[in-house]
Amino acid sequence: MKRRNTPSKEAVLDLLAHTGKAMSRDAIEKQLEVDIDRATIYRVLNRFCEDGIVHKIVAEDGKQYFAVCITSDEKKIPDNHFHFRCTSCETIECLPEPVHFAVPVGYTVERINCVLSGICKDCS
Amino acid sequence: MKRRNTPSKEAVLDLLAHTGKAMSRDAIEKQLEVDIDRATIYRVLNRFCEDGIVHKIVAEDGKQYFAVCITSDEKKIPDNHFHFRCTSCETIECLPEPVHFAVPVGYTVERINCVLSGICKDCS
DNA sequence: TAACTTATTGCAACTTGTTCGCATTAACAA
DNA sequence: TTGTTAATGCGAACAAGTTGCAATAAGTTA
Ligand SMILES: [Mn+2]
Ligand SMILES: [Mn+2]
Ligand SMILES: [Zn+2]
Ligand SMILES: [Zn+2]
Repeated sequence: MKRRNTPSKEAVLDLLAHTGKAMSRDAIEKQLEVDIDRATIYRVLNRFCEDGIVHKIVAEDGKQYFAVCITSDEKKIPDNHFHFRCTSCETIECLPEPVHFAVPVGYTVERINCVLSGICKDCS
Repeated sequence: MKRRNTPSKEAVLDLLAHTGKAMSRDAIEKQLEVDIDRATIYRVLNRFCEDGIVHKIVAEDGKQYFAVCITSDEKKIPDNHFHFRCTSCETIECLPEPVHFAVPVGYTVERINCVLSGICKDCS
């Protein structure tokens, strides 16, 4: 199951990397100049997730948002980080704020999904 | 718009209070001995949320879960708390763990939705 | 108690987000 | 250039949640 390079993959990843924010399939499809099928976009994104290139966030609107994983030392987003969803401009961004938590004994945490929502600085 | 007491409301609230966990409409409908319509359950739950009796959590499965708000001093669940979703028994519970966070200047947080997922102590 | 107002319910239709099946296309290795 | 099969497009399917509307019933008033 070796991955192949395609225009669709490149276009989606370029867009995600360029905006630097988490985007929904909807937003991605709208912002892309090329026409890519709904199902294809989801498949591309899910493959990116499997490969650890992007990560998925589920917001309180129940929708999935995808953002590239930043590993470079410059921007430095911790592994477990909060996300901020602006209810005004409908964007989601990864915050540099790490999530600290403790769980009762016997519990094992495998994944986290933390979203703060409100108004971002551009909208306030 | 004064609220009225109905068997449906009572049944749903009883169930939620009794289990003490966050439940989806699906789970609520299954566990109820009485038959209540899907739409009615959602309307009942959303009214409870408006009234501050229960709160809603959206998990990474994109589904809504509802749990009674615990205000009593005994159990004492903080306002902003983490939730734990066991991917094995498919339950969600409110953790007594408060969520601490900081956002960049200019950002205003209005709501939070934090879900940790993994294996609970009963399933491990 | 009986009459009345209107919150609540059930049902069906609808919306939206996501996935799936399948035939077709195109990466890329041989 | 050929062959293998990952990736795509399209439509259908699926799931969660909402909405419109007529029928029901809670609770108020007389
Ligand atoms: Mn992120
Ligand atoms: Mn809770
Ligand atoms: Zn904003
Ligand atoms: Zn469990």
